[in-house]
Amino acid sequence: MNIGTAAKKSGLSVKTVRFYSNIGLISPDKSSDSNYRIYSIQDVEKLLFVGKARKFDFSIEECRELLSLYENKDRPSSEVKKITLKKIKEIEQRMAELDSLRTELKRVSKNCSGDQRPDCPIIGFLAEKNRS
Amino acid sequence: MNIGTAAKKSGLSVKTVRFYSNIGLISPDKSSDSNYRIYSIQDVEKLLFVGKARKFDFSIEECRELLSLYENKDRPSSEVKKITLKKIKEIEQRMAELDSLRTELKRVSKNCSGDQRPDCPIIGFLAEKNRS
DNA sequence: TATAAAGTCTCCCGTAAGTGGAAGGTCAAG
DNA sequence: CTTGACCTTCCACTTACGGGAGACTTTATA
Repeated sequence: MNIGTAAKKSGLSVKTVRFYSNIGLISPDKSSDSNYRIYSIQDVEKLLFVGKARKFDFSIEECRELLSLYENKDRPSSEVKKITLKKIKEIEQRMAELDSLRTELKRVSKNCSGDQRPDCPIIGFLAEKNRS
Repeated sequence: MNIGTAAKKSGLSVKTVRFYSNIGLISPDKSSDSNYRIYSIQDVEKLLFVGKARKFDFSIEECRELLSLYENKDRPSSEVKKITLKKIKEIEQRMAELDSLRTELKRVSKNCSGDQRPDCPIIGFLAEKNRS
């Protein structure tokens, strides 16, 4: 099948699928006469795999690694688990960061009247010189 | 003062301060003979302001807006509050996303033995075709 | 005073993961 | 035979800088 069909089946955009081909993540055969990319069912399955991994915040390089594990039937499950646990840790760290930002922003916005008066503690907070 | 001093006082890198100058976010005067940037105390205060806002996840464009409100002594506090509440909402949305990712990743990794055996439910999960 | 070192300048390339568009080749239908 | 859909490569753009080259200015040292 051509790239448009593969894109549709995998739920990715043509641009994205072509991008994955260009970076050697999922490289289909090429028709020698028309230079069109030709995708197999297996390629579409890999596209679906990567599409899902991307949704779960794995980077392209992580996807590359997961994909090679996916293709290697003898992979030890410990490899996959390691990558996943690392990702969970990253997510939790980012969540903690965001949580402290949110707390601080809520704190300063609570004291802001939000009306026509120019007095604004949020601006004051941002303008504060912190002694850290 | 020169850019190096301003950078040190604001806690930003020279590269960053020069970048802010180039995009017109904080534009100091230039010495006509040497073409060096000359920063005032007020410029440094703006750099500190933006540095803090950036730490709180405001984008450059949001910083530009906040900075103009910071400079405008007659601004209504409602403007600032609006931007801040929007940012809080964004942060909360992102946190919710990350939370569902984390939950799902934890769920699938719990069932993975993580040993030398090739059987891995995480791979299986990523390879699943979801009917959405 | 001569020179070396530090600081600054502009310009270009790279990042992650694509998106958008231009210019041109290919294919099926009417 | 031509239109239109699809495909190709290539280039530019996005965010918010960081790295480095090569040239210039200023400062410190011998």
